[in-house]
Amino acid sequence: MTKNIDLKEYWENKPRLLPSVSIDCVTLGFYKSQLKILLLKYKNTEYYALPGGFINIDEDLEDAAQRILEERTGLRNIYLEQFHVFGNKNRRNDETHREIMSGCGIELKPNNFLLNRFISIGYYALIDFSKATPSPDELSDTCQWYDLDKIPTLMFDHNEIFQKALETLRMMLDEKLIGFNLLPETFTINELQNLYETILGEKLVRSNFQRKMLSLGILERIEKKMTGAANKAPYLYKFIGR
Amino acid sequence: MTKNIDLKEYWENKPRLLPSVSIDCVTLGFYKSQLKILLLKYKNTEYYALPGGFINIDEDLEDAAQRILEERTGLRNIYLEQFHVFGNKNRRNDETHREIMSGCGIELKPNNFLLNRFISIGYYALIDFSKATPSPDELSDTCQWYDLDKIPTLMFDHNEIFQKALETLRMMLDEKLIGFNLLPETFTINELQNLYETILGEKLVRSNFQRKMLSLGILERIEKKMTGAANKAPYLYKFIGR
DNA sequence: TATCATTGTATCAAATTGGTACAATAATCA
DNA sequence: TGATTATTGTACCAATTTGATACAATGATA
Repeated sequence: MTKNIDLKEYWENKPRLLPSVSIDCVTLGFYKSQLKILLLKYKNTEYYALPGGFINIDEDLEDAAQRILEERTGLRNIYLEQFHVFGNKNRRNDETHREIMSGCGIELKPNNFLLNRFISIGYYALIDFSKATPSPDELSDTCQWYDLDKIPTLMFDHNEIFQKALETLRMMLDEKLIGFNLLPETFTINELQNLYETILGEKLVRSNFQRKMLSLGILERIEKKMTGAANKAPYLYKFIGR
Repeated sequence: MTKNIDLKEYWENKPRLLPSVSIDCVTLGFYKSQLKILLLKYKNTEYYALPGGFINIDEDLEDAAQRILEERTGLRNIYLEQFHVFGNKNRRNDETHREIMSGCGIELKPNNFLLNRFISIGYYALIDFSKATPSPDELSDTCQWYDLDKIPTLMFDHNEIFQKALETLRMMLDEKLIGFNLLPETFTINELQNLYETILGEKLVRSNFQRKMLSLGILERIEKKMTGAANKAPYLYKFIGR
């Protein structure tokens, strides 16, 4: 599907998809003490969007979300969680769809699949930034990481979807041990604390955080990490599932 | 829509609905220190089900859920919360649909709307038992309250949907002050404690529960409730939103 | 008027959390 | 080589929250 003619045909005769339902993914990574989100930019437009897609008619919902994210990140078996369904009747906009497709040289016929009403199931994905290789889809120029405080205006209700994902993530963070999905296999307690502070948006007291995390019995101490800095070297830890 | 011929026509020429998407409601009430769930039983079958329905093509998702529950309970402005989407490809079963419709004297044609794949959005509803008037839909004989520990085998994945609702409710109970939706306007602390104990499935220490609830500053003390029992009368309280 | 069960509140110990302190240590630099 | 520096791991104590028991007050009953 590299030639435009193929793309055109693909979008005009979409394979068998589940009607009315789409998936949008709030895909988060953590790099240099910053939370990052993966966003697409559509070709020849100023529209930014969450990575998303549709469900094949013979595909489980969860599998569809995994597939969509694998296509954008190259990763399998991603930590994914549903968080909300967005179903306002006017959440999408035909004109925007036409512009996006037009940016790819495709004119949508009035009865096109895309011009129907869709609800969107929101998933948040927590991934190891260092392992992902973002790649755009057929309709987009770029698939890039953005700092959470520099998210552009997104199309449709995607900013709202992001906000809801972040709220849910904050709530879940002290409900389940999900933060580790955003870190590499080994990390220092300080890195873990940075992650928590970034997600929760507040400073935590270092000694208390350390005490809390170690008392959970979910961290395995590996070896010291010589940072090269003029101070005591921190230990590296590994998350043990339990 | 009282005559069978109307019903038949209705189901064969459904009004414009959003394809592929249904709503199922885990509707909870609280009566005599017991949590109750509202279930339907389809005519001339042994199939029990959660109350549910479809989304009109020009209807917001949230409105659809409210409408569906209003039809089953007579209540408006119900406390409703999405909790999960159930989207396994084989979660439904054509044969069961045929049996249910057949129980109402309707033979489904092969291309009937109902025989497509559906995902279902789960909502839980917390309602004031004393205010609801359960009424069955066109396909069901009964719409009744069942004790949570006496839930029959439900059709499709409805037992699983119920379980997930209960898990979510338990988690939410100490996240938000939602329990009050299950009580009448005024109640005693003891009634509130019974409710919490029932949802959480564990006993709580009376004095500590009382201290906790009163310290939240969300209860307004009204007057004493003379129970007629040979003991000190408890105060009635009212929930003040905040 | 004594009895009874339940309520509202007090009390105290145990556990958790918030915040500070300090010795240990890896690199740097005089 | 030894002092300097920033950060780490942990100890410590006060403040707060939670768990569990105790007890006086009270509304009905007999």
